[in-house]
Amino acid sequence: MASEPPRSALKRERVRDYLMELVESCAPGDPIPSERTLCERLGVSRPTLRSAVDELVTTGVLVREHGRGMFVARAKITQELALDGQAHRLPQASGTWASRVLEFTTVQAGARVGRKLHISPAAEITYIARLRLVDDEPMAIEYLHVPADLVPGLHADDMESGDFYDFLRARHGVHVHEAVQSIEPTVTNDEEARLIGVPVLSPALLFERLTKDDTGRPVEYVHSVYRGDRYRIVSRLALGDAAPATAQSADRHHPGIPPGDLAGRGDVTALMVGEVQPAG
Amino acid sequence: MASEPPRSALKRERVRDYLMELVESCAPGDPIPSERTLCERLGVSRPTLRSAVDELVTTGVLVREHGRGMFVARAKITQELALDGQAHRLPQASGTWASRVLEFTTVQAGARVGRKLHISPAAEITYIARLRLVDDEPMAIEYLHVPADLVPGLHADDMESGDFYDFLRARHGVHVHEAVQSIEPTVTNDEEARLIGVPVLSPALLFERLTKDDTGRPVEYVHSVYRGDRYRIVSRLALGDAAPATAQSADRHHPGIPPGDLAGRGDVTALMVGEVQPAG
DNA sequence: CAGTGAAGGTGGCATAGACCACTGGTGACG
DNA sequence: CGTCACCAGTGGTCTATGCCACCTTCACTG
Repeated sequence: MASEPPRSALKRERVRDYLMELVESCAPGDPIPSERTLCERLGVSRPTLRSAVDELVTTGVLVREHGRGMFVARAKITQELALDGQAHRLPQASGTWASRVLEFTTVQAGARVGRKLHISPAAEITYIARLRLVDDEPMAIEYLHVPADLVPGLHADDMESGDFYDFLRARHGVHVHEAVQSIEPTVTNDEEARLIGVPVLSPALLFERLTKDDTGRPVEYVHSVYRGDRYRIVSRLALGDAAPATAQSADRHHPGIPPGDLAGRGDVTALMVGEVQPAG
Repeated sequence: MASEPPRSALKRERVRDYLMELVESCAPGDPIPSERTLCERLGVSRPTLRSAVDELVTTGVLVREHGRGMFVARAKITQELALDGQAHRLPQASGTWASRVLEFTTVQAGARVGRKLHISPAAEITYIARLRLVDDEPMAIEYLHVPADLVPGLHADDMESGDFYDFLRARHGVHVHEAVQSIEPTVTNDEEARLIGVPVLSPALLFERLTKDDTGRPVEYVHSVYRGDRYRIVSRLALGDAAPATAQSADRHHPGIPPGDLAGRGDVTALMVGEVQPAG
């Protein structure tokens, strides 16, 4: 029989488009047919179908559940921003933030971290990996590196509650002053995905921050990964001749520095807030 | 015979780790063995090896070139930030920015865009898709939506050179005043990947911006996608009691608003710069 | 000597099939 | 009636294989 030429050169794309239409006719959370069923219906092999589904999973359209099936994602896909009409009302960082220490050791700085902190590669640092939670849901992983001699006697429990910067000042006499932070997009690797509860290769934000005290001495090098499906950065930009009204000068926080670490501070200057999206 | 248990449960992970070690012993740009060679050497099938390579390609460690081979990525991998010791010296947005208009039409706003711009869904808007280039290399795609009655007679050529905001003021008497912008991580789809020249599902930054003029009227809704392997955001945060010296108050720009669109403005307030990484 | 075209190697796409791990229901058993 | 073992169905992983498109190389041709 006459084999009709495919609309798209790639079967994968044809399958993806079919699934996108299918998803749009469903409600969030609805189940969709099984992989094997879809293979038969679309006349493609399972690897081909799975590769199409992979794409929709990493873009946040579908979710898979082992042994149960595939479902339309609850939260809207990333492209469909929820920056609704009321753009004036900047959403604040919401939810209650908590921490869970995953690892707490003292190790040698090594070449890379030593260079960052301006200390010898052989100098000892306190290395802390902690999970940051919002309303008990994993939001980010934070890897802290602090010169060990700055924080003698620091205990893992100290990192689970309260403001680390306040703690530094009150207990160790270290006054944090400024930080340089970089933000870039990334995708989760296996470990990150497992820890923050998203599929591998999901979009995420990678923060890197070097914090200095009032004497210009580096006191903290942080490297953190924020899940991309629940976190985004919102900023208000002043473009015109007069500065816009800054309604919420307090209760604002820097992306990558959860509220608990800046409690009571009102003197941050960058007009940025990190926003947590509802779990849906 | 006694089959040795794999160090990792997944062959894919074993292959990935092997490749990571291989990469670290190479210089950027070096070729690595072909897929079929590696399959034989590691005793895995080609799909398995390819899936491991896929992961390293999305994370920016390897690059594939059809018909030529696989190579160690030139730019350092995303995790290895180049925020070298000299953290005080904030790198500026570099390179010469240019634009190429991909699409220029007048269409009805539609429900979503109409809501953003506070106009009727049936109202006409000028829709512009343009490629933003740095030193003639694609850096981002920008999708602009402007109410058509604000910019009568606007021509595609007007969008290829100069500052759009200056143009709005000089030619149409529209004074942009402030904007609310959101930033979130995403991955490229097929079209975006093709346009900015990266593999599908590569990390990218998604910007969404709603700009208003001095009367509070929305004048521009922009949605743009920046490649993640060449672009990142660097910000200086003031944490202490005294504000840090702001050395470079001029020549600084907002991420997502290339320098050409803010030429001559010195009154931006957020302490942020977007940094373009060298092509390598 | 310059141009050309075939060959071989490379990655890109797709197939068919097998086995494993996990889930949820169902039916047998106490 | 409650409990538990089992089983069918699901996604997760891996194999072996084929064909195609692309690039480089090099011998051949003009």
